[in-house]
Formats: sequence, structure tokens, C-alpha cells
Amino acid sequence: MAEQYFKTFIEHLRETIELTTSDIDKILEVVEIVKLKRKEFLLTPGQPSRHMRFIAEGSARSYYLDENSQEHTLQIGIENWWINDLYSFLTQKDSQMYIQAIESAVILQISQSNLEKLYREVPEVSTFFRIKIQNAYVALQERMIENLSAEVYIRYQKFIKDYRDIEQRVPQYIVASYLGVTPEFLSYLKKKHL
Amino acid sequence: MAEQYFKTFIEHLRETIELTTSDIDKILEVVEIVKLKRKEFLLTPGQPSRHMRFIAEGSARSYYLDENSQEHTLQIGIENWWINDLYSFLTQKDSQMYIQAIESAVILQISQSNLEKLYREVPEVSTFFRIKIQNAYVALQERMIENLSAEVYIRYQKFIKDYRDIEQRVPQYIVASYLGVTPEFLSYLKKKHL
DNA sequence: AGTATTTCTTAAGTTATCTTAAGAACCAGG
DNA sequence: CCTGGTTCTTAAGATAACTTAAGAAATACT
Repeated sequence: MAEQYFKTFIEHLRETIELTTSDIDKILEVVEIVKLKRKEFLLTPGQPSRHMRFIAEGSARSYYLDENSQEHTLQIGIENWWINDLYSFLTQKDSQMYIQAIESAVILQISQSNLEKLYREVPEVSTFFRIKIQNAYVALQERMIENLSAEVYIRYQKFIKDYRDIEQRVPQYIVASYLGVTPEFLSYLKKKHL
Repeated sequence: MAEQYFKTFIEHLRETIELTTSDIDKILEVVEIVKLKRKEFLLTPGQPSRHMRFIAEGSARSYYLDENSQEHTLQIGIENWWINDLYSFLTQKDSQMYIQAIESAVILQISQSNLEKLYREVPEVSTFFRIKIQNAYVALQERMIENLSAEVYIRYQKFIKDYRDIEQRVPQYIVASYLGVTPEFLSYLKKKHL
């Protein structure tokens, strides 16, 4: 059954870069599988994020707690999404984030040291992550702009339009904390706009 | 006098990567100089951003207008900062942004096609921009987190702490539009906290 | 299937932020 | 150094979003 996860993973990489069968062997050699139950953590604050992590099954999110212990969800992902505290991974500073399974999940991950080795052996992998980071930047800027400009309900509508599949699998309080509002207020807005 | 701008520019690159004199020649060959008066535009909506732009003198910002014609400032920069709509530059989609000189400014820019040529001739330059984009991501995530967590006045204090030199040269309504509030409200907060 | 846990809703009272409008202060450029 | 444009302040009234608390609904796990 690990086989199926690997197969999907390689297909995912091949959407962006070209890989020979020998490349694939080198990649799979360094991929670790992690299984998580609902609500289990992959990363908690106080340590650097040392892996690039790919959701093979289930769903996960990254979030942090502000000074008032309010949760703020930075990222929500399902199968075939990457999930990480890229900030911590890139700077190797201690993370302030939790990465947590929402549903039970299977994660494929590559450690930083293995990744660097892989970059040398399969340079295409380096291209892959360069593009991923660019895309992450682009997505984050889009979200920043929306947060500055649009009212919550507009942002909510955009969210369910863009991520209907996610919205249906994730508790609403997580969506609220992604949008940057209290669950009570989101609930109120939904009723108001019926 | 262009010489001085080039010199500072090369010094800036050398803070991140190593360059031979022949590398430098290749770089300077493709650098264009653009001079702008206060409030002049380097980029306006409806066209892709086709250059990487470095502020050699003066100050500039990028901003966009939301549906209610409210300005939102994404980036503010002074000497030795890069300024761009990276979203548009990376995706080559039409920009929705204005890039505008705040004070009169001198910009050094490299076109996308020249940059690609340069990447081949001086691969270190590619490393330079990979690192810059990573840093941009990291900075943007930090800002996103702050916007989600902290109240405006806290964000304002952080802003003047981190960017005192910028704050002193830039009109307050631009700072307000960077923080995501109306100038009236920022004015009110400043008085309140005297 | 039954119970404990988790998530969602409602509502009342509160606070943060916006809108509008007008005058005051400041500054750039002739 | 004058003058027109730009930026900043003030204040009143409006709206968006939050807090708290409690019950209702949904869901997970045994």
C-alpha cells in the first residue's frame, strides 16, 4: 500500500519536472512515510521544521497561537498538497507553528539533509522546489491582498469556490481561523446571507 | 554618476553571492537606469511586470486599488531595496499593481529576457534571486501573521521600530495603507497613545 | 447503537475600525 | 518667499467584528 502512495507522489512530481526511472529510485530512497491519527501533530513550536512534507492521504493544516491563544490557520491541505512551515524550513529558525492532521493522514516527507543530497544527484528536484516556493509566494500574496481588501463574507465565498473539496472535509472553525475571524462571526454571516 | 549607482548595486549583489570582474561586466551590460520624479510610475495595471527593479536612490512603493478604489500598499522601499510585482513577474500575468516613486528616484532594472540570459552566463545570479524570493516569502508570511494576530497600533509600533528610516521619509497615508487601515484611524491612534 | 466529545449556532453587549466632512498644517516648486 | 497642492487631524455617526455564555447539533469511538 506504500506503493500506491509512492506512485501518486511521483506522478505529482512529474506534473512539474521530468524524471528518469533512476531519478525515481534516488528520490524514493529518501522518502519517509509518517502515519497520523486525527489531531496528531507533525510539528510543534520550538523546533525548526526539518522536512518537506507531502500529504499522500487525509488532510492537515498549519497554525499558530497568538498572544491571546487565538488559533490562526496559515495553510490547509488535502491529498497531493505540500504542508510545512516554509518560513522555519528555509531559515532553520525554530518554528512557531503546529502542523496537525485534521483527518487521519499519511505524510511523505524528505529531510533537509537528504533533500540537499538529492539536489546534487537529481537537479530537477531543485527546480521542482524552486517552482513550488515561487507558487507559494504567489498564493500568499494573493491571500494578503484579499485580506486587506475584501470583507469576510466575500473572502468566505471565494474560499468555498476555490476549495469546495477542502471546505467540505474541514471543521468550520478551522475555515474561520483561516479567514481570520471568530467561528461565531462566520456562523452569523452564513445565517445572514441565507 | 551612473558609476556610483553601479558600484552600490554590485556591492549589494556581493553581500549574497560571489562575483568575478568578468561576471560584473556581464551584469552591468544588461542593467538599465530609469530616473523618476516624485509620483511617477514605473508600472501600471494591465501589463505584465517585465523587469527586476532595484532602487538605487530615493524611494518607491507598490500598491493596488480595490473595488472601492481604496489604495493598498504592498511594498515600500528605499535605496538598496528591490521593488516589483513579483506575482506578475513570476507568472507573467498582467499586473494589477502600480509601482510608483514616492520621492524622486533612480531605479536600476534588468529585463526578464536579459535576466534569463544572465542566469546562463552567471549562474550565481540565479542563486541570488532564488534567495531573494525565499526572503520575500518569509517576509510576507511574517506580515500575514502579524496582520491576522495583532491590533493596528501594535503593528504600527513594529513598523516604526523595523523601518524607522522609511517611516520618516514616507507620507503617513502610505504607512496607513500598508498597515491596512484608513489614514484617519491611524491619526486617531497616534493621538490616543500619546 | 449509545455516549462522550467536538463543533456549530444564537443572542446580547462591547470594541475596533470606517465614513464623511471640514479645517489646519505642511511642503514642493516656481 | 508665495502659493497651490498635498497631507494630517478632528469629530460625529455608522458598521464590522469580537466576547461571552449557553444550548443544540453533529460526529467519533467503543
